[in-house]
Amino acid sequence: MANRRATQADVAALAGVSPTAVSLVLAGRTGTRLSDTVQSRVHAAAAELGYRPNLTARALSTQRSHAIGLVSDQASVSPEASALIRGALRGARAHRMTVLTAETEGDPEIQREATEALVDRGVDGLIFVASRSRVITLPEAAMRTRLVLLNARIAEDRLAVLPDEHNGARSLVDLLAQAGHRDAVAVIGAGAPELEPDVTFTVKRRLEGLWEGFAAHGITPFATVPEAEWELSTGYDGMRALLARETRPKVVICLNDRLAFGASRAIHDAGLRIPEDVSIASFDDDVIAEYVQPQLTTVSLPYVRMGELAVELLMNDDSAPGEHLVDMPVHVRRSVRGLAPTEQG
Amino acid sequence: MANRRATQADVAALAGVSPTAVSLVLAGRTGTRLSDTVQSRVHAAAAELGYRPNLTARALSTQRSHAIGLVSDQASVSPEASALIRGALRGARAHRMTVLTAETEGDPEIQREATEALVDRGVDGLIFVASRSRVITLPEAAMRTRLVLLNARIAEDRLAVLPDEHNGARSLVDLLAQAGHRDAVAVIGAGAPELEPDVTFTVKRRLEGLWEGFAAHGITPFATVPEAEWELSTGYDGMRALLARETRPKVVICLNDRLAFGASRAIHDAGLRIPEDVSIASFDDDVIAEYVQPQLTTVSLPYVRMGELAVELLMNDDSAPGEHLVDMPVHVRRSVRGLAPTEQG
DNA sequence: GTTGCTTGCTAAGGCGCTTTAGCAAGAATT
DNA sequence: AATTCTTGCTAAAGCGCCTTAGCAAGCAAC
Repeated sequence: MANRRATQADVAALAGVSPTAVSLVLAGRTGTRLSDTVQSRVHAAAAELGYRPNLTARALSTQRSHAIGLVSDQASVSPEASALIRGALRGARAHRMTVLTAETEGDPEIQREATEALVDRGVDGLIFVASRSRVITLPEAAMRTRLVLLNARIAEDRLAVLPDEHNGARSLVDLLAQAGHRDAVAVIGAGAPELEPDVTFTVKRRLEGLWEGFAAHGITPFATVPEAEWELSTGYDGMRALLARETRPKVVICLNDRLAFGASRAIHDAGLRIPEDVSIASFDDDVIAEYVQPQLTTVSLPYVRMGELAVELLMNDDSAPGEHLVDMPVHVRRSVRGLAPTEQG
Repeated sequence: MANRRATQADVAALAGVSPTAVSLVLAGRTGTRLSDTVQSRVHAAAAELGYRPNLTARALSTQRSHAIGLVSDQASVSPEASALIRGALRGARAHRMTVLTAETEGDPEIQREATEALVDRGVDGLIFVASRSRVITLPEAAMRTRLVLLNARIAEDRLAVLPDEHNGARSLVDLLAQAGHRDAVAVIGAGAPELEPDVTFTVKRRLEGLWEGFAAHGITPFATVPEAEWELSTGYDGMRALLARETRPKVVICLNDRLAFGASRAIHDAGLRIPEDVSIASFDDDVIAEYVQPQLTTVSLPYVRMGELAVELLMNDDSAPGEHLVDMPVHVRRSVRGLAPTEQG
């Protein structure tokens, strides 16, 4: 029952033509002068045998695998980054590419092995994805290959897909200003960009966008509470510290959703209401943004789109080199007073 | 600079031996009577040229790709299921296998195409992963191939990896009983197994394990609140309903963490404390189990291990067919009175 | 001194596909 | 009637590897 897959030779034999003819016809080549008779005989035979091409053989022959390698650090651990992968898979499907996946779990040695294995398999290109936007280093084998960095940068000037943090942050401030929030604005997570030298380049851009917006709208950020770890507890503590001040903040921008989640709880515990007493907005559009009441207004990280774009850049031979930034749309939900939600809250 | 990769022929030329010799030596074949001289010349030449085998050619020649195809429904969407994939990737690495990934987004047509593409690439086996344990259907192309179902079953009796829901549930009840909780026990999410005909087979087993435990310990589940959708709000409402009863439940078993999350909030809102007033335990060990205060005692779904096992079964020619169940360990955290947490809470 | 075994290595075919060059027969040209 | 063009198709080589069969030389045996 488990009889051999039919090959082109089998089709040729059944159709009574040469293997060459089969190849030509099934490839849909134009300009070959094969008669209609032959064409239809080939198609019929192929259908009868359930012929499917052997992609390995084709790859060997054409030197193109129609496959791309995806090397992630620990992307499938974090929900955010699995969105990157989902986007890449979607993009790959659109380009009829197969994706070979490897996960390094952060180990450079594993990364090297995985990269080499993928290159040895003849992938047409590589995508390196980082779960947090980082400057990463790549194994040497990667550098000889067409590659795209997804949510990451390397020292060299290679194709990279990154979120447009600057404009995302800026447009959040614009929205807040437009809703009338121009004073008593606080930031939890970091201070002005010039005060934060040690921050990753993406966070830096996020801060620059915010402070550019503040400047443009004459906003003096009321109080900032820099915290190292962006976790629930720091958000909670940060918010409590803010609430203990003389003037209570009316808008709090948290640098990520976890901070906002903690801050929300602190606001709630203080007997205050969101957004009536305090408005809150944040970054990332993490799933937990929907677990808070009311749901968070947050600047979303467009991971899926980024993943798709990575594949597009990889496939397009004349992609402009360097960074490609993807819009970070503001998801307006109910946590900001004066803004009409764009989705059901 | 981007000069051709060295082939065995190049190595042979440099070493002054035949390509056959190179193949034999580099394959580490024993029993070939090649002299030490030849062996070392080959190794030296290979090293000098940085020779790496072309895996596509090898696959074509040996009819083994050393690759497995992973078809997920929407696994990389859900954090739980991305753990399945992580496990599979880990297992694949251990077996020096490459993983070709495809995502169907639930569309049977995409599933068929993806499966065929993977088979056309000559994968040595297929893993189908479902984000919720389900009975799934597979495209015909899959059935001719060696395959493992990960977190899923099909009608036919094929290799399948599933969580051991029955024993997981049973051991939770055992633990609760051991901690002295034998009355005022409530369940949120579903009723006794015989009352729930429409539930998926995994949930069925979970219920059977629970009720078996109840019977063994003489526990009469105090009240059950069946709800269709296992969401926060239903957990919240369910708990409120329970709290409105005459006798207040002392232990609540939620059938998943989201329910527990909602229930926790209801308990908190009612001015009660966990675990002093009400103990709570649930299933899944979702990330949100750590977002609740106190952190949830929950029966964990061993996704990573399941993923690893799937690869092991696939690679092992004489795996016993049928279902392979993986233990569901109870993660004891602080939400149950009388149980010492096994991890920091 | 033919036969036979061992040792050390290579020739060559095959995996299934693509692609280039080219063959044979008829049609068009001179 | 010989030459050149088309037309319609196929032979054959090549992608890079693995593997089987077998060759040549040296040695042992009869």
